[in-house]
Amino acid sequence: MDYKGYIAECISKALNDDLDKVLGLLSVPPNENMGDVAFPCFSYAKQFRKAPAMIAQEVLERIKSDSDFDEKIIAKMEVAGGYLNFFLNRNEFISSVVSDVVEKGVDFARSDEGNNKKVIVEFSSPNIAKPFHIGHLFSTSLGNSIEKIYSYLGYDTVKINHLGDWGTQFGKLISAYKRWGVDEDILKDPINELLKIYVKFHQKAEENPSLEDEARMYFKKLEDGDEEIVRLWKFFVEVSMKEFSRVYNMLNISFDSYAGESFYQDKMPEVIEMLEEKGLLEDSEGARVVTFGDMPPCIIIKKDGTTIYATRDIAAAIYRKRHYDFHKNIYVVGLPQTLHFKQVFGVVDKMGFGWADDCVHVGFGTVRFPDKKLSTRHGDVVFLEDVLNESIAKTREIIENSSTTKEIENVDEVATKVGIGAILFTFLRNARERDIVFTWEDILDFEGESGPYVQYSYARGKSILRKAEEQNIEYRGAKLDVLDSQEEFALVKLIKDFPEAIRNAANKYEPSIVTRHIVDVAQAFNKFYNSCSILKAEEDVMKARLNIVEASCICIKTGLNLLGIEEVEKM
RNA sequence: GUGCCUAUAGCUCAGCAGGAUAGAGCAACGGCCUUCUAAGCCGUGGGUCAGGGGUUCGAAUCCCUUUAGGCACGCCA
Repeated sequence: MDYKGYIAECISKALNDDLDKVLGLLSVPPNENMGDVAFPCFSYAKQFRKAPAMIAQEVLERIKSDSDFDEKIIAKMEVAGGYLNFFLNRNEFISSVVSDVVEKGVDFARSDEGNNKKVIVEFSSPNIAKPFHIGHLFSTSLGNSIEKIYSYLGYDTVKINHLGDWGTQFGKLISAYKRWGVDEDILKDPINELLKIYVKFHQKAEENPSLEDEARMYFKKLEDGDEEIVRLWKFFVEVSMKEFSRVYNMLNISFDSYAGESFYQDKMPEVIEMLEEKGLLEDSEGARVVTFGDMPPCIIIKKDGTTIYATRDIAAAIYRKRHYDFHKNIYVVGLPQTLHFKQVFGVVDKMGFGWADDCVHVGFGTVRFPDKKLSTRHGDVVFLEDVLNESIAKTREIIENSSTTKEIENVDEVATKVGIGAILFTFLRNARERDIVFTWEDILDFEGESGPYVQYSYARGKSILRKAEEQNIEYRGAKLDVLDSQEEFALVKLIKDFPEAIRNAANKYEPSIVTRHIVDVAQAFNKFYNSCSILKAEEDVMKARLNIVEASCICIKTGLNLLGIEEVEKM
């Protein structure tokens, strides 16, 4: 049942005004005892030359006298100031929402509005031969969640890990390797050892800038396919991927494609040719660029003849359009690259590809330390794997010290799911464009608006449902219209609103909207849990409440899963 | 210098296609475990929504401006 829609219909009939316009005006009163849905009449004052309150009163009367008016849906209407407030019939509302959710399960908010249209999500994209650090979790968690949200809404999604496996940095790495690399050490601890020589390169290059030229020379060799250099490059890629997949396994994240930058190596000449043909390339200080009227030029070929990341991104976009024929091509990449993507999409647009408008850069903030910025080049890194392990360890400790935790058969599994969920949750809680200041204290805070809080609410609910099952209580299909308390109503309203939150999150590429919503649901659930006894209630009420518990669990689980977080049955 | 972003409680943040008394969490203080998991719940205190103009019946929300931060602005990605 679409309650808002029904109310809008009543009003639009009474006012003889456009349904969508009325729907857009509907809001929620600031206070529960003022009603559930509010219709502000101010905007009609001029048109009708009447005071808003008077208009509200007239609308109220017309709706009431309409023969179609259904008192089973709207229990009461009230004029308050210039608002017409609607009170829903709680029994009816709770009953219909809860039975629907329980019947459909985790698919209750699913939709097919995506119509199987192809949506590409490029995310994570770590750099080969560099550590997978805490900063990478932003793109990784966001992209993973965005993909799940779109998939849930019926889109056909493709997850692409655009590996940073090409570029001048490899020239630097190879130069460093040739100078200081020791195979034995590298094989023992690849990423750390490669990082060490990479850092050393930057230190030495500060004193001796000619090292940069050497690095460029090696990258040129790599692009030209020099056998020895390519072999080295392959070695770096191989050892890095092994490390990365360990982290992806912990996070339970997978990809449909690992086509990174190197994949587009042989696809660039054609792009350059196309650009040349369309007369878009200009000479500028020895380089070949595409210029714009309203932003800085985009370099396509550097003066040493090699390509640059913009060239690869353009080639990648064209390849993806051909290969996937996407409806939408999403890049989950940090905010500092905003201009870069504007330029890349701008070039694609200039090439005459209308689908440039279907490419979207989803930016996000920076993970910072309280004092400084995270910088791989200086070697101050917090490894993601360390953070995850620390969080798991802390979770285990809490489980062991808890007086209320039930006996858990699979402590490791629970600690892993809760510990990792806590970290993911932290990254998906706030608007993505905000920076995250990393402190161990904050990231391991498991109280309040946190992943464990939400998982805990779920586990509490499931605990009750288990008990009901053990006692052979058959609550499914029970009469539900016996409930109308404030706590129950508030909780069910939030569950009812969940699908809209998901749609909202998709439109804004903002998983935090889902995160916030399930925190609200969990809060409402805990209030309900604390104020209404369930298994000890009178039979009708008990059975009805068990249905609310199940609906709450379904909603919370669905939300967590859309964030890439797993629920636990006990904790 | 040019462009983009941000500024809301002591701290971290919601709210921002304008709407009624600006909300959470953390921290502080005071309560609640003989009853379904206290990783919980209830309560108290805490605000010049950065400053100033404007639009509007109505502004944290829209426009202008000042200030303070951040980021980006060609051969890294």
